[in-house]
Amino acid sequence: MLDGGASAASGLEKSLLDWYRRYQRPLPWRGEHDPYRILLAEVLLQQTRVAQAIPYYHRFLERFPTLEALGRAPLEEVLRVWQGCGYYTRARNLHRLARQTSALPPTYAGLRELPGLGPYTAAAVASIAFGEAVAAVDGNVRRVLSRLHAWEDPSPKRLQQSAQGLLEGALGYGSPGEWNQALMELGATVCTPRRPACSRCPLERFCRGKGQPERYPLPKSRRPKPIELTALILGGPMGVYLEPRSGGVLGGLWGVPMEEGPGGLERLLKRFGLEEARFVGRLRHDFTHRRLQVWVYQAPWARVEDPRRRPLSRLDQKILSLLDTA
DNA sequence: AACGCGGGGAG
DNA sequence: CTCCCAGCGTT
Repeated sequence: MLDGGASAASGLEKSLLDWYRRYQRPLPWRGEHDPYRILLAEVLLQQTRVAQAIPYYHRFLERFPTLEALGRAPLEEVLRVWQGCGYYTRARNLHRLARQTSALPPTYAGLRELPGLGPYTAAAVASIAFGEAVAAVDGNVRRVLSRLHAWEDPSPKRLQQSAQGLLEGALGYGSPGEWNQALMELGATVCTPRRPACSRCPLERFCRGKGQPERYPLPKSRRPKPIELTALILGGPMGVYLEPRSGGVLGGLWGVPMEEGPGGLERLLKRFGLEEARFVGRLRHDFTHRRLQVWVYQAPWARVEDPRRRPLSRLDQKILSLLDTA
C-alpha cells in the first residue's frame, strides 16, 4: 500500500478498524465462513437485538445445520423453532429460500433476488460471506453516519452513498465485511441511540454531531393503536382447541379463537354454540404499532390438542399460561 | 413514502 | 412509561 495514495485508508477508516479489532464483542457468528450461517445470523438480527437472536441462532442450526436440511423440513417445524422470536415472515421466507435454492448466489444482485433479503441483508451477506465491496446500511450505520455528518433526517440514498464512500476508503486496510461489521458494532456498543459514549469513540475527532448526539438523527415517534380483544380458551390444562391464524398478523402460527372489539365474547360463544364461558383473566400485550388488551375466557371442549405440538406466538403462550395461574 | 409486522431490554 | 433494535414486503 502506497503512502498517501487515494486507496490508502484515511484516519477515520483506520481508527474505526483498529478499534473494532480490539473491542468487538465475541459473537457466535464472528469469523464464520459458511454463507448459510451468515445469512441466518443476519436474518435473525433484522429488527432484533443480539442477545435475543443468539439462542435462536444455536437452536436453529442444531435442527437445520444446512440449507438442504432446512429445505427438507416442513414449514410448521421451522416456525416451531422460530416461535417466540417475532416477525415470522422471516422464517417463512427463509424456508421458501431454502426450497428454491441449493447454494446461495455469491453476489449482492443475486442475493437481492431471494425472498427476505432486502438492501441491508443482501449487502451484509455479500460483503461478509463473499467479500463484495458493498456497504451494508442498517439502523446502527444510519445513526453513526447521521451523527458523523450532523444529518437530522438523511435519505436512504444519501446514507448508502456515504457508507459506500467510507467502505471504499477502508479497502486498503480491511475487508468489506470487516468494515461493515465495524461500523455496526460501533453503533451497537458506543454510538448508541441514547447516551452515546462519545469519550470512548474512535471517531470522536471526526464527528460533527458529537456536541448534541441525540439530535442526529431526529427520533421518529409513532403512537401504538389500542386494540381490545376477547380470547376463548376451549378446553383445559390437558389440551385446548387451536386454529391456524391466517393473514398478516401472526400468519402461519396457531392460536386460540379471538375476536376484536365490543361484543367479542358474544360472537365467540355463537361461533362455537356455547351458552357461557368462565372469565379467567385480562392481559396486555404490545406490538410495535398496537397495544393489545385481551380479555380471556374459558369453556369446556371435546376436540382438543396439545399446544406444544403447534407453533404459537408469545401472545397465545401468555393467554394459555393464564390457565396455570388461575 | 408509509405502513404492518413481534418481542424484548434499556433507561 | 418510551424508545427502538444488524429490515422487509406491500401498497
